[in-house]
Amino acid sequence: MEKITAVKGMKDILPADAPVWHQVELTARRIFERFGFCEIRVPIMEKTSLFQRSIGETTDIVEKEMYTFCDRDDELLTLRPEATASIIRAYIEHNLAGVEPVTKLFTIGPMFRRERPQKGRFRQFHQIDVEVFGDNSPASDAEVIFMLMHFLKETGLTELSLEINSLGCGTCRPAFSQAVVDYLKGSEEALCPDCRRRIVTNPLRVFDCKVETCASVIDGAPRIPDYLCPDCNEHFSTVQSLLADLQLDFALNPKMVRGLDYYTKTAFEVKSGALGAQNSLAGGGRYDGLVRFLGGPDVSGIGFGIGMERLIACLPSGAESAGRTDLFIAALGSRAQKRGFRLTHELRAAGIAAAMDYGDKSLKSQMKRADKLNSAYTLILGDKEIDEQRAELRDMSTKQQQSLPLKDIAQALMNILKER
RNA sequence: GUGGGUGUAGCUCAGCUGGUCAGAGUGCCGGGUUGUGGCCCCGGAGGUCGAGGGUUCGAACCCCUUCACUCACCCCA
Repeated sequence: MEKITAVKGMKDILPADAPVWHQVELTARRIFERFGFCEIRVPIMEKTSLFQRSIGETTDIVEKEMYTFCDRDDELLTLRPEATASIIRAYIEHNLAGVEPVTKLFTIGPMFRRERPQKGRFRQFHQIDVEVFGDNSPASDAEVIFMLMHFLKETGLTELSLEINSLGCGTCRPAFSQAVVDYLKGSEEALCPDCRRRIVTNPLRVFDCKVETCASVIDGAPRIPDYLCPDCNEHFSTVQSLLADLQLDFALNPKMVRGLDYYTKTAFEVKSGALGAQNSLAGGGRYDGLVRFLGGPDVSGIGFGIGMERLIACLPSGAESAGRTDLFIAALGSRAQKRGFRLTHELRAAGIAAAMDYGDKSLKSQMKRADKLNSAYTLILGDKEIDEQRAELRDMSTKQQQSLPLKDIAQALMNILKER
């Protein structure tokens, strides 16, 4: 029979890996809540038009990477390729703008993009996503960036580099875009085929082409900072000084562009070495016109996404120990099995991690099992002990054993285990 | 979608110029201890050598096809 495997680019998170994921999520919740963010959970599927409108019809994501299918009633649905659009949809749909002036949200979950998998890139991947609505102050930018960096450090990451840029707004970006297009058209011959195509599709993308000849062409290109309008300029310089006040190291990267159409003003990205070609751990920026564009109130927005697989790949490989077991009950004989089963569950119900083997195994084999489970104690309970109304409790690290009366043994064990 | 690399035991991998080449380590199970774990010793289970076809007296090894995984490009978290 043909073996059924997981879908390409979709990974199982096995029991051995789950603790790390759990830890990262826990850290995110703890820190984000401290900064005043609330969790929101949104569906992983939306109507296709939501993504078409928010991300941009001509972006790669919408053009060729979405998992889109026709529902039974002929409606087009899409597995979310990112979280921002869904959160904005929910924000508008439930009129969260009316609840409070500034809304600070985060969500954690899977995203889907149908790309060719490679290191740090999967078709189902997980993001920690943060959004702030209703605050257009540069302080909001600095707060969000600071929180991102603080969180990443808190998970145990080092060697992070933060890059920021301003992409301008609706009044100043078009002029810049046009200037870049004009410039590139002048030196089209020197560009790689990809970049020649980009002049039409996404001119700003030429800025981070890796081909050397393109890079030298782009060195002489117009630069965003020279084109920012007074408002954007002022906003960006305030963001920088606030970040400096917060003692945050960052690098200005005027070549940084972002793939999604909706970004305005501040854009930022966190990179890490030792990740392979896909070295961007997190990225985000401001999107001041988007909520309104999607039919909501005219509120500003800023947010970022963190790639969890990439983050975890960067984490120092601290061998997290397996789950702990407080007590292993080694039962010998059928009466002992029955008594042990009852005791195991009495203890579990009382909050103790108790384990036992249900097979008819030798004591040696059960001791091995207890050892494998990293059990603190083993309770040896044979039919012999049942006859004598007692049980042997062995401390697995000191090898010391004591005899306990079977009467009220659950309570006695709980007292002993609580002392640890 | 395009290009490179790799497919042998649950896992990590040996396997020479085609001729005992179906192997090691680890993990799993059992024994050495009539009822006591880790270390050590011994034994056992487990593989259509990714799949299909071809060359040959003979293929894990050579050729073709195909699939999967992986890395990179495009693009992004």
